[in-house]
Amino acid sequence: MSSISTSHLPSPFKPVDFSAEKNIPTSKLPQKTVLKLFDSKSITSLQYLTQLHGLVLRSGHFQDHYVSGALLKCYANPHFSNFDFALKVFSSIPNPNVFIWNIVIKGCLENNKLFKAIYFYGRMVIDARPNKFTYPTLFKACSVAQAVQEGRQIHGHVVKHGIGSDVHIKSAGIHMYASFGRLEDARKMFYSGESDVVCWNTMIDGYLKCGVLEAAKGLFAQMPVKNIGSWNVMINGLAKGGNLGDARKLFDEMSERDEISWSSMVDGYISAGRYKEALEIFQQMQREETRPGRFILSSVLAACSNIGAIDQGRWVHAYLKRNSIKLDAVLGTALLDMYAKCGRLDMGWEVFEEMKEREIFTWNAMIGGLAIHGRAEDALELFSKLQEGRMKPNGITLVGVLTACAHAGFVDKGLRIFQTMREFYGVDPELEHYGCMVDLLGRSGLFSEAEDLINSMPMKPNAAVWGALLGACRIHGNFDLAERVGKILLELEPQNSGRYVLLSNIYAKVGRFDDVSKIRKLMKDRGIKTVPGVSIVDLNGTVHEFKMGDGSHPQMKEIYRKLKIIKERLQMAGHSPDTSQVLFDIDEEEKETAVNYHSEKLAIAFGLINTLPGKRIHIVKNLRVCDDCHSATKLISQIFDREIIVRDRVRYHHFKNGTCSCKDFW
DNA sequence: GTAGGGTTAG
Repeated sequence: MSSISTSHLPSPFKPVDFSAEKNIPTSKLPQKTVLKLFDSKSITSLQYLTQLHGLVLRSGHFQDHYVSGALLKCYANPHFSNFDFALKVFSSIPNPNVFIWNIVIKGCLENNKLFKAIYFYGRMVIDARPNKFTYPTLFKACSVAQAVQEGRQIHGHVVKHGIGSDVHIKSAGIHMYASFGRLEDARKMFYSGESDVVCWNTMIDGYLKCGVLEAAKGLFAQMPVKNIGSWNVMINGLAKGGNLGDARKLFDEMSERDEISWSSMVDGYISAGRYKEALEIFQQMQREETRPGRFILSSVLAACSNIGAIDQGRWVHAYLKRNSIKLDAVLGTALLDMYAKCGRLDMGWEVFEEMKEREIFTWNAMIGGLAIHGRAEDALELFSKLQEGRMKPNGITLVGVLTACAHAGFVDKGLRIFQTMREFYGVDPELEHYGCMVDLLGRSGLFSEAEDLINSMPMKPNAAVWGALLGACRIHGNFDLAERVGKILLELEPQNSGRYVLLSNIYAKVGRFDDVSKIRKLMKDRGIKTVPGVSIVDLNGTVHEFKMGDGSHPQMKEIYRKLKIIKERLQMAGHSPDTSQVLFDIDEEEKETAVNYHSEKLAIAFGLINTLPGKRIHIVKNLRVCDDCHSATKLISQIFDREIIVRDRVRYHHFKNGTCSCKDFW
């Protein structure tokens, strides 16, 4: 056995004698054989790598830069999150050559140690000569770190070394300057010497990211050679910049599309809030038999979450299983979030339990899911479980936990967490956390405490914070405060129709109809249009959208017939329409008609017609539930013996046997 | 005899 010490290796270290089977003493293994061990992709566990390390030391080939380089590269793999150890290995390599330096600099970049990459470059130039492989990595590091000074200096070195014409270095440089917003420097680089198609793509991408549309379009038109990436850069940049029409036009013109082309369109629609179109284009993708991969699938799941398209989401889940696509942290989180946001907390939980890789955002999605379903105890329990592990909660975790407390009325618990979050979790309370607390205190009727908190905030309270207080005023009928807060809100957000509606509803509730008309006039003068209520039902993968007064659905006649029956049954059960939340001062009968045809009721009627008895009906709304719809839906769940799950803009309502999971507290 | 750039990402 070799006598080389292994005491610096991470424990548990149990050397394995790789030569045993072949009866070759480790110390006699040829260098090629040792190198081959690094060839395979089978180095997936740190333990195995550690064993290989031992073998390398015992074989005496550690001095060989090919071997130590291969070893270093493995340790530097961010997958092992063991980069500090990689650096130790690096420091034990005598006289590192340019390959070793390049590996360590690249390792820094991949492990997000950006300034370390620049630092090592500084050390490197003292005793090894950088080559053309060194610079793209460095430019990338400067770009991510937004290290403008360093980037320019390194660019200077490139020019001095006379390798500025290398297209790989050039494209990375263009990308870096564009990411600094220094389009002039990027352009200079682009126009010096030859550019290949990737340099063109990078320059176009830079223009798009900096919002210089015309220049991007001009270059694209001028390109001597285009590849699929050129089209994708344009489509993605246009779609991200909100120019979906232009993006779509190019997309339709493309002769060949890859997953990135489809994904760019899907993401473009999602970021514009056009979820239905996102799903439609995804369906078109399947018709054209392009196989979706994990990137686009997670986007599709996000779209499903937003509009509650549970059948589509389930389809994705089945697809993942069918194609044995592994649930990594990102995809798994998207899936569990979809289930939670589509009302199937049970399925979301199942996914969460199944997941092998969980990141903090995975826990956040699960805690947040429990919170919006009103399952505060479970959310808090999961929060304690999270802390038992090594995972550290972040600001978003605390938002989930405080939301859970707010929806369940856990005042003391919420206050305690809020007051100790800096000390215990190292998270400074931000606007969102104050918003949660105002919500929590307000919902529990603690108005002066809520106001004190707002006055004590270290930052300026935003509309969300005041909005939480106004919402609480509605619940508790605190009209004096409502009026005051409402006025602040109308000033803060003069374009947000929801604020006008809420204030007007509060006036209507106390019968101050002259104030209701004042608000109405104010809206008219300011040109504010109310956001129409939209309810969505996903039926076997097709998304059905309902709006009041929109007769475009092919089954509208049937739906109206069903609504009539529902209305009669509701009356028999003693329900009288609550019209206090109708914004306009029309007469009572018209108001009644208005609430009877709220989008939510249309969606319920549609669901009752098209699903088998006993099947749950899932509805997603863009606004909050109105009082009348809430009490009507409770009764409908009893009369028709159906579970109805409604997601409103903020939380969930599970209607079952005449009651709602929110306990009429929303 | 090792290696490198641009476009998708919750």
